[in-house]
Amino acid sequence: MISEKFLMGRGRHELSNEEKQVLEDGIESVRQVPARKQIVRAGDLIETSTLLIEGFVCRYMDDREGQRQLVAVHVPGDFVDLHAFPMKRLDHDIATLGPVKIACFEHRTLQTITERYPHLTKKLWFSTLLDAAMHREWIFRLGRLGAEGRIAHLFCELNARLEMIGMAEDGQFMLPMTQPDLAEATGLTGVHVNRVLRVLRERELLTFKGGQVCILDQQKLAKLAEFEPQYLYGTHTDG
Amino acid sequence: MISEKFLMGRGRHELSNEEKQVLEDGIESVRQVPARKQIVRAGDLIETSTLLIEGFVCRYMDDREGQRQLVAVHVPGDFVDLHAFPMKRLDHDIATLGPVKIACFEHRTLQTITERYPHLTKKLWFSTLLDAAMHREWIFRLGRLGAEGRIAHLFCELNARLEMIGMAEDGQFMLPMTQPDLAEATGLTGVHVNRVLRVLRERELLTFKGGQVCILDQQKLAKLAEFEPQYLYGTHTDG
DNA sequence: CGAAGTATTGACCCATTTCAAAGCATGTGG
DNA sequence: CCACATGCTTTGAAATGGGTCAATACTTCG
Repeated sequence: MISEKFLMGRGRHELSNEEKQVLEDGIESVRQVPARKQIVRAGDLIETSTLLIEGFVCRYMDDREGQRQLVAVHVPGDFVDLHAFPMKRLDHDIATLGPVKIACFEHRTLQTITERYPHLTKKLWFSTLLDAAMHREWIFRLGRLGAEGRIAHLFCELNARLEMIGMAEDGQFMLPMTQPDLAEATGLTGVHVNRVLRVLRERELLTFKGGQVCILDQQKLAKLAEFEPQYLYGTHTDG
Repeated sequence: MISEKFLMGRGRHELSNEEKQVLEDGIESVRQVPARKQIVRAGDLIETSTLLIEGFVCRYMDDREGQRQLVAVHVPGDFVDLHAFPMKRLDHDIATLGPVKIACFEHRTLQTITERYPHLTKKLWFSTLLDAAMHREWIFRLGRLGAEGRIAHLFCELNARLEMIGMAEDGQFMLPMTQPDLAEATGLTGVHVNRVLRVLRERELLTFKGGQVCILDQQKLAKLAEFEPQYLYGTHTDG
């Protein structure tokens, strides 16, 4: 069951069986998309939203010279562009990192859900707010941390999120990003990311090679990153 | 009518008269709060959410040494911590900048609204997504712009938002922030903010003195900031 | 084997920070 | 009405983190 993934591991807000079924019935199609492919363009009027089932996608904005700034990285179970449902257009682009599998939901289906299932609607809403909480953490990372802290913070976040869904264990996980990608996420240059990774490796905190991340000392890394993971566990309750 | 302010000027999503009335009836209390006072602390369990009626508030996170990073500035008509309704706790602090007037809504009232008025619920949801869109713009600002661009971008955003609600005209508006506050918003030091402001003044783009902002050349400032205001006008439609 | 993307390293440069001091308002109590 | 404290703004000089440019290796993969 595909809809099962939605919100899996996030807080303790798994869906009820009925809600899973409602969502499952709303799936309009399931698609595979290859790596490094844009799936939504900023400004497009869109009629469907995308639940990520397998793989990684990112959201980003371009500056005047075409340089990207990543604003989010999504992992399986994330409803990538659900916010496009109330907003209708996106202010940014979305692209796959590695190859992915996604489920598409038409907005009129979602509209029906909001009219009939306020409880499920609140969970959909909640999931968009988790994204906003991550945005805030990214603002903090860029505004207050130096290069080492930023890289460390990003890896801490991804590790925590992937652990929740069983895709990381013991600080180890696969991540289809290159060093330039990390630079786009952290507001650094590719060259400097390389140097920072070397330092982190030499300090035996972390290795990153060919998409394989090994966090060697989670405590020290979290300290360097000033990482506090509560924001990932929204404490939604159902009033 | 207090609820009238909510979403005023944002896109064209003003509320219907019925919706305004529903919201108006939901107001539990109206309070005045003096300048520079914390109104919500990170991690607190909260039962009410706050609509800003007059004045400015900011949201921020502290780093290990207690330095703040602002993650949002709110203007009248913003539902400051509506996201606390689905989330129950905040991951950050909220404080007033100048003195403010706020309206408080109990979460059980909002809960009733979500059960009876899906249409209004979607607008509430939408307003939290506008905040998320602003977060993304802040990520872009910090990740891709230099000091001048960041300051310019922040002023462009505030100018645009205040114009929508009739609090800015001709690039002029009051803003109860100090230079250190600007530093906390832009990830710079107070000293450097001062130097950047001097440069912007010398280039006749902008003056900022004692809380009074005068944007002298909106075009040039927007260009320097790589500012594109579409994100402020969510294009919500009602499916 | 060659091509293209990815990773690595060095040298130099510049934006921003840091540290330090002084100048200005504003408000309070004597 | 003055004295003093407090917080904001301004400026200078020195230190530094990260950027830029340029060259070289390492991997896949066709």
